[in-house]
Amino acid sequence: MRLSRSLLPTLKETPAEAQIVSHRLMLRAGLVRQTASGIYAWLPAGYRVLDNIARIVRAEQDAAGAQELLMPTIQSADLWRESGRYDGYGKEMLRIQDRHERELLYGPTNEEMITDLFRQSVHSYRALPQIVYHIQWKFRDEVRPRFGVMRGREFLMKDAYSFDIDHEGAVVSYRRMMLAYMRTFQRLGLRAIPMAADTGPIGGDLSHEFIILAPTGESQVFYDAAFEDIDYTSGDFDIRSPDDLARFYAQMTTPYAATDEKHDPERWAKIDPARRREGRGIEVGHIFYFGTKYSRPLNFTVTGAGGQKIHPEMGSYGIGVSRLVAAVIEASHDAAGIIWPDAIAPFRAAILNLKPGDAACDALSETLYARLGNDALYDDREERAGVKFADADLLGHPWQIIIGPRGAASGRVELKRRADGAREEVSLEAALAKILGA
RNA sequence: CGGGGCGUGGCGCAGUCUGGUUAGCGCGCGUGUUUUGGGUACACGAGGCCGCCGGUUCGAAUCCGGCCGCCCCGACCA
Repeated sequence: MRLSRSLLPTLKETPAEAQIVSHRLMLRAGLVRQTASGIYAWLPAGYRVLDNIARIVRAEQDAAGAQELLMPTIQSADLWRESGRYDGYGKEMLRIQDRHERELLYGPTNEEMITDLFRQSVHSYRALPQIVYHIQWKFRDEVRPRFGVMRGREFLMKDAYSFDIDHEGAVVSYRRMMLAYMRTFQRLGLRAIPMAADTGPIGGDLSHEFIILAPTGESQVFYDAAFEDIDYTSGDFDIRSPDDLARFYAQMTTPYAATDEKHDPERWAKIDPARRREGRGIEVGHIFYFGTKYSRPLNFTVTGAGGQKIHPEMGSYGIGVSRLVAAVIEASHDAAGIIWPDAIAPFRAAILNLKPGDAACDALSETLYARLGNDALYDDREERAGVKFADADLLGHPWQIIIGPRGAASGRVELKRRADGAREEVSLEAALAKILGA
């Protein structure tokens, strides 16, 4: 994108409503704008990040064998009456009426709907197991939205649903999703810790939440360094192998990990002090196994091998995609602005033309822009160098290619790495190699 | 939902208590000069039914009533 023609409204001052650092930076960097309490528009740069995160989430879901589909945001109240949750869910659910006064709702989650879809079409044990997912906007009418997209009312969520013939199968699905989650978070550049959790309104008896570490996180977390020693993306665990998943699951659930509410100082004290890790965390995912909680009331059965009717065992698995944008910023920023991990940055590099109008600067900048294309944000504005530096730092591009009249005359540019501030003067080709190779 | 607060050019704010010139300031925006590697400086300029509706008054951003929106603390939550 050419910055001079972009909807990328950076702010020098922080809007009064923003309290936490991710909210402030998202507004200042022109990523989002609030349109109503807890509801945000995603501007081009913010939407790129959202989309990059969704792409990684999608890739890992696909790799785990989950099928992507897309369910509607508006649901009929009837289905929720069948499961008994229509009244149970409370004021958090946004209820609406159409012109015929039929009762509808903006979905906060999709267990009922996916179960309905399965009961319409899946009738034999031979069609199971299956896992399906979608990445879709949800609405929960929070009493008090706050912290920007961290706790908005409308949010983008990846939710997956597993259907198995029996408990053993459901456990394998559960572990499979857990591994997919650890891989996803690692690819996003985050350290995530799975922690045993309460099941809340989704229900069920087995649940983990995924906490990512960020200095400004909402809760205190304690965990064993064992979690840091594992490379989840390595070939160490075959996500298709139940045995590998069992081994993986043991590694996830044996070492100590707890949020402050569940912290057990006695157990904690027994851990080798060198292996104790403590920090702040933000919940970015939650997985549940809940058996037949929905298949029974919605009367979803398949025929088993012996001709008997079986209520499939289900689980559901959520990742807060829009929340992750804020969570990553909480985990990765400094006084000047955001520091995007390479994998999700809105632009891989910013091209800072310090002197538009200077023939050498323009030529170098245009060449770089042509080579990097959509991966680059070309700052071609007639602005002071300082303004461009400040905006580039704020936006947090992993790389900045700084083109000034001094170096440009001899075909050299300065390459700056946002994460550590390292700079070097290199040729255009060397800069490209470094950026594209990273 | 309980408690508190705020709504004044795009953003951040002053003015409101103690009604009364043309409603200010900083940033941003436009033009010009300047500057030319870390939010430069100067000049000129554009931009506001002071959240909305009603009331009191000779006169309302300012007082009164109602409504709407937003934020903060608490309880609740991906």
